[in-house]
Amino acid sequence: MKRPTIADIARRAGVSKGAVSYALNGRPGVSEETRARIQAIAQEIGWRPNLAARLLSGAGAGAIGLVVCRPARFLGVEPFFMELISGIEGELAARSYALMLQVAAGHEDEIAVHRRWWGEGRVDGVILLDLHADDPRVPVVETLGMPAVVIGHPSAAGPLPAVWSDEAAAMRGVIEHLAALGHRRVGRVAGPAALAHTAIRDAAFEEALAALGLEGAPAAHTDYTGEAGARATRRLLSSRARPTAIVYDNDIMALAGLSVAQEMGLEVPAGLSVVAWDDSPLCQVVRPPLTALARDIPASGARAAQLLLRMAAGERVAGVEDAAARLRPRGSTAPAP
Amino acid sequence: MKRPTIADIARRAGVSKGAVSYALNGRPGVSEETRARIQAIAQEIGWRPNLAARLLSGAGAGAIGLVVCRPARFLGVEPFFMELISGIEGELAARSYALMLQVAAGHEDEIAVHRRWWGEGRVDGVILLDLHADDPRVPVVETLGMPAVVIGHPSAAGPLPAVWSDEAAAMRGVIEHLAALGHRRVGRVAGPAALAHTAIRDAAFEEALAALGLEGAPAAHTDYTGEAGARATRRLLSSRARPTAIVYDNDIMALAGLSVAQEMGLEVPAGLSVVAWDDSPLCQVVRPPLTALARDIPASGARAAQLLLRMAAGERVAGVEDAAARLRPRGSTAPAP
DNA sequence: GCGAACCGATGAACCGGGTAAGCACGTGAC
DNA sequence: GTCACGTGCTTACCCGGTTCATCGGTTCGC
Repeated sequence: MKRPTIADIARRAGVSKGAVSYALNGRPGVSEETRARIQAIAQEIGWRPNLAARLLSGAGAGAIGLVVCRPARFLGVEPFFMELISGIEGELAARSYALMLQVAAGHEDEIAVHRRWWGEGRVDGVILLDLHADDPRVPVVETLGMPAVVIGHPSAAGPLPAVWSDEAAAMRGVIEHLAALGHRRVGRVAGPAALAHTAIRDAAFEEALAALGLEGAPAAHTDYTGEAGARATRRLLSSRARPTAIVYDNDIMALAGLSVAQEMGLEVPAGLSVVAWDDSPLCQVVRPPLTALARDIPASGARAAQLLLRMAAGERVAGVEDAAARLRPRGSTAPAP
Repeated sequence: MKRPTIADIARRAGVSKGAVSYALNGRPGVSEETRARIQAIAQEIGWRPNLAARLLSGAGAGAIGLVVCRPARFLGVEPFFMELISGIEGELAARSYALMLQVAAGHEDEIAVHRRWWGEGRVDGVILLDLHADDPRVPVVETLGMPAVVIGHPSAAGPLPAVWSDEAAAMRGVIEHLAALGHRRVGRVAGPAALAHTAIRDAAFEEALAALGLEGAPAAHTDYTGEAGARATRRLLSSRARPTAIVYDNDIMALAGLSVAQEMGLEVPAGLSVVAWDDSPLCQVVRPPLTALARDIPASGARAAQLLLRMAAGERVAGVEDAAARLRPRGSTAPAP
């Protein structure tokens, strides 16, 4: 019932604790014969190194942390997180690392979690998401000396390595796609204005419109929920300068927009084209299927985990640029009416 | 830079390590005056108890584990997990407990994770999801002596406490709702047949149909993906005895079914009524909004976490029955054509 | 006035591994 | 024969917090 320890193994093998430790860690100091015998016993009684003991004598925590800082209600609908997590896991599982997850209500809470995790030695490092401009988390992890990797544009990451993709290029691609279809007036329903990547997309949106001589209302900022997306869409579609295409910052809002348009008697794509950011299975399930920007979110997660583990091992790492999101044209975009 | 320890505090306060330990844990053995002084110093130098050390001297791991055992690709679209996690977190955060999350590919992998977590002392217990009939995980955690709580019907949980809701009653409610609308032939697109709760819903479905004298094809089993849901729907709708209503085991499949019906020229709800299990924000965003079974998933998660923590504390706990899912009639169900 | 009880605090052992230092023994070189 | 050097293993201490036995000193009861 009680978990076996190296002392148990030592007793059964008739050697000392030290010898067992050497044997099980593949270090020199024991004969191959003894090593094999010790390993066999460890195997037999189902021994696992006690993490706490190992940690206490200087090893890492064997875990990395991820704090998700969005209101709980919206988490479920956002496939992003689970995809990211599964990507991170893929990298961790291979090394028997674990993932600590915490949902926080705000930045202060999140910072408190980081302090606690690091102070308690619970994690070897963290992955930071959804950075703001001048994000307070960056200086905090910096002063804590805690390894951290940012998922998002390096401009907000300060000295921390970032895993990012060129969202401006992706946005340009979307606008070019719409312009090629003859759209002259494009709307945008964005995420929270405070997020760094929202600002980047906003700027890229304006620039791309200007470069191609298109018109567009300034981005409507939302909290990523379908409800907010619906509201913003309603406002856009009932404005005097009604757009013929709308770009959404996530798929749930795009879907809500789709419904609102149909409700208002606008056929999609005949009367309105819709583009979603992040291509989840959702996009292919609805009618018409949503034109979407596909990026490999699990891959980003995996890459971030990889960087973080190397960083935690003391290596000095640089950020990585992932492939930009690719536009997947589907039935929700068509020539302008 | 180095993390302060109680020895540092002891030195600065001019007392022994033991006194510091008593003072900081609110245990008797020091005067209030000394306690205050020690606490002030701890506060000042930013001391946090090192988890490993605490763990090593007998305390719990301060974390519970959750292994999610569905293919990574499908995780994202299933709002269930994130809602569950946020509910669990709510309970844990208050007690400064942490959640260890791992995505596993199959039961063997999941069992390996449990063995490792328990062997390493990483978790104080686990929450088990998606039980099968004769689930191999139950005897494993049983022999490990690891506290565990099952989310799902007690019939599959063996001796483990379960957090569950009466899915049979919920299913009856759905069928009664449809029967009242005049539907005589009802289809069902279910989750994987191996899952215990799928079997329970299947049985309840058949029984309710029989009780009300309705017809129905046997449940079509899927992997919960939109794609599979679409396929199953197509088959149901092109069968000779086409149903006038279909009950889906999750919302993404219901949504896929909606699209398929429209594709085949069937208006929802005029030509086909659709009911989704689990009422995510998705259901309210689509047109027509989906009639759905709403259950409080975060609450279940919170309850499970609560039970598990009490169990880990050595208490003997019994399972809890949550409120049954409530049917939220919306635009996707209407009188039979 | 003496023992009992109690308070506040100490020192040391302990948890389960890691690891530096040391030791016995065998081997080879000179 | 002895000195140097490996090899294979043991001993002992470290990590940081918890806990128990103990102890000096004060207070209380009789």
